[in-house]
Amino acid sequence: VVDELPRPHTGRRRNEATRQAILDASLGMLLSGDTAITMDGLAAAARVSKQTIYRWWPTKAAVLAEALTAGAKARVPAADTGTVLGDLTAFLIATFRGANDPAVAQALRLIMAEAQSDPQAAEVLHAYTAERRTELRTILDRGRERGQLSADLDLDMVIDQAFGVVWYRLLVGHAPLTRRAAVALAKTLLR
Amino acid sequence: VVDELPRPHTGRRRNEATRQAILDASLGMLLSGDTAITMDGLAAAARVSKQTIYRWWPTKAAVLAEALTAGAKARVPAADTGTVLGDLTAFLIATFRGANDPAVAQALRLIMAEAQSDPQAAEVLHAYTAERRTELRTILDRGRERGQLSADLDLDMVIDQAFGVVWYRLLVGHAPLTRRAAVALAKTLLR
Amino acid sequence: VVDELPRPHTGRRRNEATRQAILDASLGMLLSGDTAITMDGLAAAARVSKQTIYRWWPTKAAVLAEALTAGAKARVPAADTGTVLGDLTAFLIATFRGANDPAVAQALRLIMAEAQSDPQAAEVLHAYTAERRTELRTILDRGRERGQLSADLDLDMVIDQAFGVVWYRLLVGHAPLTRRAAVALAKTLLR
Amino acid sequence: VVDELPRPHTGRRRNEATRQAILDASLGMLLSGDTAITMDGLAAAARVSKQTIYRWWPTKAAVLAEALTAGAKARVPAADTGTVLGDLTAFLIATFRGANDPAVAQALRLIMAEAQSDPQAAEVLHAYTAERRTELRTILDRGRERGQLSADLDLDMVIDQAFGVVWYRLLVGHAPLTRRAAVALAKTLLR
DNA sequence: CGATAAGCGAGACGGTACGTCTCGTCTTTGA
DNA sequence: TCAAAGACGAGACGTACCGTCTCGCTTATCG
Repeated sequence: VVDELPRPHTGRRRNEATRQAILDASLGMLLSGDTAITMDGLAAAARVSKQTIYRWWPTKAAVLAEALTAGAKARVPAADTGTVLGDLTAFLIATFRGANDPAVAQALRLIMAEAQSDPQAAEVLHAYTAERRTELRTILDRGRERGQLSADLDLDMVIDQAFGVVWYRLLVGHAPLTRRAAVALAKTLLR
Repeated sequence: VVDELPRPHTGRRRNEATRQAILDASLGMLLSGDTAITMDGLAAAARVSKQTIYRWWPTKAAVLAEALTAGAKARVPAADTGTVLGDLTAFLIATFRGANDPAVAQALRLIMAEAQSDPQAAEVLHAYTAERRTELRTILDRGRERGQLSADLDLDMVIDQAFGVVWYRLLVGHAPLTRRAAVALAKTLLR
Repeated sequence: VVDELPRPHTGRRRNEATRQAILDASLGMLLSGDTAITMDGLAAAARVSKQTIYRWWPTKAAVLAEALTAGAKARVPAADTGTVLGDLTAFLIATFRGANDPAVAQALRLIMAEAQSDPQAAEVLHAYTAERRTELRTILDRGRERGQLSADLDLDMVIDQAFGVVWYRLLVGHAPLTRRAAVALAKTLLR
Repeated sequence: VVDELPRPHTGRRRNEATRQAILDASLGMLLSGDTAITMDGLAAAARVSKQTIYRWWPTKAAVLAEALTAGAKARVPAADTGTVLGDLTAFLIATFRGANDPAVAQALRLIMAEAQSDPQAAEVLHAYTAERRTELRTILDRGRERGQLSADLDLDMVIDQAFGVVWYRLLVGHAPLTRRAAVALAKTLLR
């Protein structure tokens, strides 16, 4: 009996330009601050049929999430100033500045909102936050190695406090994410 | 000169029983864990016309928020244990426990999500968070009066850190809101 | 001690001014050509409460109908020119002219439309048309007495034809209700 | 030179079965004598979404009108009896019988009522009446060619009288549309 | 080279919820 | 007792998106 290997592929290939057009349009709408992003609107903006979107992504949130994370890469590079406080301060300043960009803020808010009801968006949010946590963790670990942090400090809690403040202010909007605030937060965290 | 006082009120008064029925039904649906709460469903459950809901609340989120906060009153009583650390720990334990209730968690997440796109939901969220902040502020102020807090401590930043952690964990879900975590957070904050 | 005369009436009397205000407002809205006349709007326009309207009329159509017929009285006086043809022609000219007034036309159309679904409006329409038919009948009867009409002429059918043309043109709007048309119709009817 | 003809059509075609289902359901509800035909009810009865109805018809009346006229085709075939009086009598008898069917009567009344406030319904009514008028006109023209009608007879006025009587009786309901009445009307018209 | 297998744009479709509108009734207070 | 003000239940309205489903065309790969 001969192995019935399925053909590796037949038919037309996926159009990469179309894929990009969809992601670009998504990011554009995300950044434009439109609160109501609809699939019809997205399809129209990308000059693509809805079916083409649904062929490759299962959910609206999935598209938006991919668009967001693809565009958000390496926005906050990890510096090395020699001291934890310096590194943390730099990290927070950069983070605050990023979150201060209206477009980014809008996008982050939207993805957070979607994640509350859409599991796939939640997954993307998870991946994003995990990556950011790892970055901050690296800074703190380096400080600990250098003996610049007291041994009993709960680093995970510090990380939660740092990002907690960012998200809390971003989502509630009761206080701005200024440079001064970043400096103060860093100081408070390592007090 | 005669004061032309307008009549204080005419016409049928708002039916308090109806108001309660709506809030009760809201809370019930919230607690039942239904992700999809519809206005038609809510109206039916409360045996009320949709218009009556919309007469008094601008948004679905507003109803749910009021239902939630009305039900959440006195869930976190401000204790007075004699020390700031004690008070703060008690406050955070109570807060974490509240947010751990699946129903409350669900509701808070929903309102936060809505607030990102609905200004009126945002207002409700604002009111809610402001009230919670004030409560925590009271505890910290008392500690400062007693000389239990260093003078240079930025109390607003401490508050942001506290609630930041709660919301961050609630929304992202990367870590649980355990009693142990509440104790650790309190300790870290007042270090 | 004062004479205890039995009260001739208890309670506040019906306010005739209010009644008039309602009818006036109704007529006003009717004539203004507003297609959408609402009870709330009518009450507001008459500076009256809705309940007051419903206290005296059972239906929206009933109010409008009364407003209309009250205002339409004696629009077409029956002339006596000596010949049936003369009388009929005068009657039709007057009728056509009345129906040509945009306000009256609008009101008649509205009441006819309402009467198709509202029994009370239908009743009013009946009363109105019956009265108009009687008027025309009087003219024709007079002609017959004078021997100006052939004996076999079906007067009811003639009346139906006369008003039929008026309503048909009014409602469908395919042809105008000109003076010339009135003359032609009279001539055709008595041919 | 290359003609850049646009594609004649793209996308899924209109589902004829759906169209029929809607018209059938409309006619069904019309014939059932329900006074209150709702779009929700119609959509449910046709097992169709409301949006699909609104995609193709602008108004409830438009749907009902099309349902009616589609079903009313060839209800009154133009006969040729040899004489105008014969043809006209046959035509009127058929017309009266049609308008006597409670379902048809109901539908006609509804459309006439709608047409008074809805321009699109008015358009439908226009088309319907124009077509009927043309049919009757054909009969009369044939009679004139045959020399069976006096030269000075205003045919348009005769047509208005004929349909005027039908509509007037249909809408006001003061007299029935009997066969006897049809015969009498024909005789009166051609006297 | 023709058959077969996708990819794709256009757009119709069933479904669900939305928030608004109007109706006719009910309730409260002041005159 | 009447009237103004206005809350209320009921239920239809027309709209907005969702995610799916044709339809006809356009590439690609394979036999």
